Amino acid sequence: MAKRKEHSKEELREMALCAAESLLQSEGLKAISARRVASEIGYSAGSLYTVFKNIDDLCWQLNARTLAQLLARLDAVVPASPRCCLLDYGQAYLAFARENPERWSLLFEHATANDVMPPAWLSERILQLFARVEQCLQQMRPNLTPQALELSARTIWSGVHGIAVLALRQKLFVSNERAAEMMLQELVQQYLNGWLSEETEHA
Amino acid sequence: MAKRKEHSKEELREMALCAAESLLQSEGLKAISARRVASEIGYSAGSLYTVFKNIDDLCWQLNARTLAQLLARLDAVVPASPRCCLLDYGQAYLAFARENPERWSLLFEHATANDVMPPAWLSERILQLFARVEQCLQQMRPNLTPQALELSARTIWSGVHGIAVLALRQKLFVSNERAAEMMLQELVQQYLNGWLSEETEHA
DNA sequence: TGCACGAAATAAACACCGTTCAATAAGGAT
DNA sequence: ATCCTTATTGAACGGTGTTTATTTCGTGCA
Repeated sequence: MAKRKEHSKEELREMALCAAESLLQSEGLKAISARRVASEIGYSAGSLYTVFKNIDDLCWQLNARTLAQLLARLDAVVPASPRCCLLDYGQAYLAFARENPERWSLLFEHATANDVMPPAWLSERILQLFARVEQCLQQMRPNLTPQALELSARTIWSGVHGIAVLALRQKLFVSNERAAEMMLQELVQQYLNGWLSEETEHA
Repeated sequence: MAKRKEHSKEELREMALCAAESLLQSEGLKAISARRVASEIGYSAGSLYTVFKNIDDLCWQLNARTLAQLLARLDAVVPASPRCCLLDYGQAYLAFARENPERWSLLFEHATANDVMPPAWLSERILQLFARVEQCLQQMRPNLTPQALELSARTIWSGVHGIAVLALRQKLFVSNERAAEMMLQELVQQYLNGWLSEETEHA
């Protein structure tokens, strides 16, 4: 066998990632296996190892794309008042999670156990996201210390993330279909109200 | 072979769960395999299938124990003011997650994909937890509708959960070692401040 | 043109995995 | 002592990730 294909390594990588992404969306994480992904693009399993360190590596590269899309979605939020902006970020985050449940789950639940890719680029992009949130918050309370802004941004974003997690896993057990969206609204509004009144108190 | 052991089915189940729990804590999820767990208790893999429907079932039974411990921990919170109570619930939740990272992860990230155990008992216990939170909130705003309390309880608890998730996965990227605890404090206090001021506004 | 070189791809192997099931051995009953 | 029941097993099946010797091809050189 072994007919030499006309694909460069970069093309191969691209094809494999697309195939894996499609398998992930249609059949879930367990459908991503070396043999399956390879056969989907007309290669044998071994070939993947010329392009990926291992299957975990493939998953992380897939996650990189997912995260890029997610961030692009947040970028599409039109800048309005800081409060609206935060709300829209949250809604965009939740919407993305709902529309891409498998990819979103893989991105946030894929075993951080070992050694592979995550640290470098993932950290950087998450920090980008936090930076956006901090920017909104700073517009609302320009006199706050960077440390305090840092903390508040992460707090509010953790809340958003938590809502997305539980909504996706259907662990909210609440009647309303769009409960998560309402909770998001509730969380951001109440938190910000408390957070803003804190300033007027001290003044 | 097949020397008949002196263990009842219930004992076997107990031994297997203990072995699996210990493997999970010491070597992570991937160490839980039928052959491994069985060998740990001096049985062969097939025997486990007289007691568990499959490995997923074993994991869910393991999760049932983890959740029971977690709830017991929350029960140990001494009843103080509603506000303190909520804070302490959050801190207990976070502490448990930190102390039992593998078991906590399995509990909340184990594939909800298929058909097995989760719905019945898991739902019930999560509702118990939400009920506690609702109780605290109701003490603070006795005139609120049940629907509103339901929503607020889930909102605040999602926030707590989100903080625990990101802290455990080290996705907060913040200098302070005890940032998560500070964020928890921040979240609950600011949310409650906003939530309470809402009432006085309307009054 | 023919040929050798090097790279690309594979098939096969290894050691695992979950799950099923026929075969077996041990204890109790007769 | 024989039978019967039942707990237990080993082996099998098809799957997994990963490595590597082998094969096959495209290309450059004589």
